[in-house]
Amino acid sequence: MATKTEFQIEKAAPIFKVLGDKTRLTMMKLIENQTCCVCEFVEIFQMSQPSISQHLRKLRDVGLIKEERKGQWVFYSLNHESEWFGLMKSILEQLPSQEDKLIELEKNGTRITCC
Amino acid sequence: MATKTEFQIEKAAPIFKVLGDKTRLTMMKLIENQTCCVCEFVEIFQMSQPSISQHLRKLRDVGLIKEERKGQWVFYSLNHESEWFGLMKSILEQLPSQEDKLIELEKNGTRITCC
DNA sequence: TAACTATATAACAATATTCTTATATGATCA
DNA sequence: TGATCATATAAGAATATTGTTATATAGTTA
Repeated sequence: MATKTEFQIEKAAPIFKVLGDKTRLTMMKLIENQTCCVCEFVEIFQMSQPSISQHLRKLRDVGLIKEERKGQWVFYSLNHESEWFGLMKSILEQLPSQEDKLIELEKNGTRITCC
Repeated sequence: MATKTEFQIEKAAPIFKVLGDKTRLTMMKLIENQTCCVCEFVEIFQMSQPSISQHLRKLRDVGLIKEERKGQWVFYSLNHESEWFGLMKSILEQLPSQEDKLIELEKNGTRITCC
């Protein structure tokens, strides 16, 4: 029994670790209720495309998000099947909306390229 | 307003970062409903005393825990005044109890030294 | 006061993380 | 098919984190 509980804490810690980065936490909040593609993240965070890909990979590696390819684009969204989904939602609820970042993209016309 | 929300995510990420470590996350669960002193953590985690102190410092630096000196001993507990306390409780609720680790200490008689 | 116990801090080596540049993969379009 | 666009991966430099040993601080006790 002791082994079981240890195992669970050992599984939880890496989840918090990936969330412990401003960029990745903002990504999670952005896709809380919608889907975003890689190019949007690149625009929003003003970071290089490889850097964005690597952040997304870390979120995906722990199962927090899932990807879906649509033509040339890859769209990311919360993984509702993750065992951490419930906890994740309760955390995201307590963070401020990041919608303004998407709205700004629309103003710039940058979001239209792929969506 | 955009600035404000960014600021809040920027404040939340370091919280998850300190929680993103197995030792520190277990520490938080251990003191969820009680107080522990440094020497107990040293026993429980079988780590060096400086290493334990450094982990506790990180938790304290972000305000998640508070310390209270009682004679030679320093006792750590959750900081109920932290703005993250509510979120923290809801996270800890979803993690398995680590009481067994304290019970084991009592069996070994190791807990009696300071408590 | 001196010796002892508990804890904190400093310095450093080992390791991990993050970003960058270069390149590979995969889809679309002319 | 070749060119182009979107994304992923690889490799390496810069930086951050973690644990260790040595030492400092603070309280207790003889």
